[in-house]
Amino acid sequence: MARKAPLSDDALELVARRFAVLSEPMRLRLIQALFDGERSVGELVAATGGTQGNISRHLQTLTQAHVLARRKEGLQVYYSIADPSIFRLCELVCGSLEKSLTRQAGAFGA
Amino acid sequence: MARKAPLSDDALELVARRFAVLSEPMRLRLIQALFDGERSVGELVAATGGTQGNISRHLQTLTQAHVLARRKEGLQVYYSIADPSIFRLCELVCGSLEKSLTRQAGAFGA
DNA sequence: ACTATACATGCGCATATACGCATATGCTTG
DNA sequence: CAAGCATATGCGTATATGCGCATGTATAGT
Repeated sequence: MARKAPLSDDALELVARRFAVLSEPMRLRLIQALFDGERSVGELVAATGGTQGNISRHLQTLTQAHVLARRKEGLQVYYSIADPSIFRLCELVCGSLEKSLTRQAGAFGA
Repeated sequence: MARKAPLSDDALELVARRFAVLSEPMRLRLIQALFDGERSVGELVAATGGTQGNISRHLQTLTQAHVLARRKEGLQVYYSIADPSIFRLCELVCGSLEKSLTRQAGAFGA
């Protein structure tokens, strides 16, 4: 098939939803907190400073989007990053933003 | 500096906004239409099937986010992709989604 | 100067969603 | 079975934003 075939409406919707899931600071914070391994909800609440209910909801959103995986163990529920592409995504965006900000800063210095 | 230093609140906000800009199907459609070179607003309106006002607004959003660049030539305004990381971003998300969907489909077949 | 063309923008509405609060559910222990 | 802890969820509210519609602004041609 053609490498550059335009995406269908449904595909575009899916891609957009994917990006939307990553468009909340609190969810990015959660992802960041999971960068070096799985954590329980309680740990994530402590790490992010959010309320328990809100954190739980965000974790649900991320899990439904297959970004996170859920593992239940006794009373606790452990979440972890399920989609490794997340790492690259964050790297890319961070790199792009750094470049953008550096250039903005340079506009004053030069 | 540490490779894994957690991002500041401001940085997280910026990253989130970046993803948010990419979380609308119509904007993705515009980006897709610009994949092989710059186009005028009129061409983009025709290519996407959106209304002129709406398209213009989305183009503004994308330009303010430094995703697109704007070039005025006479009556027309030409937009083009300014941030090359967009290509990688879309590739990554599409690849991840394909994998996800394939696995879902496989869950029925197997 | 007037008109036409291409693009941008102000306004209002409808919808989506993040958050706080309270409460429900599930599991473990005594 | 009762009680307690960890997590999930229903509900209301405030805010954000995509869209349609109409209108404003800039540039080119006569």
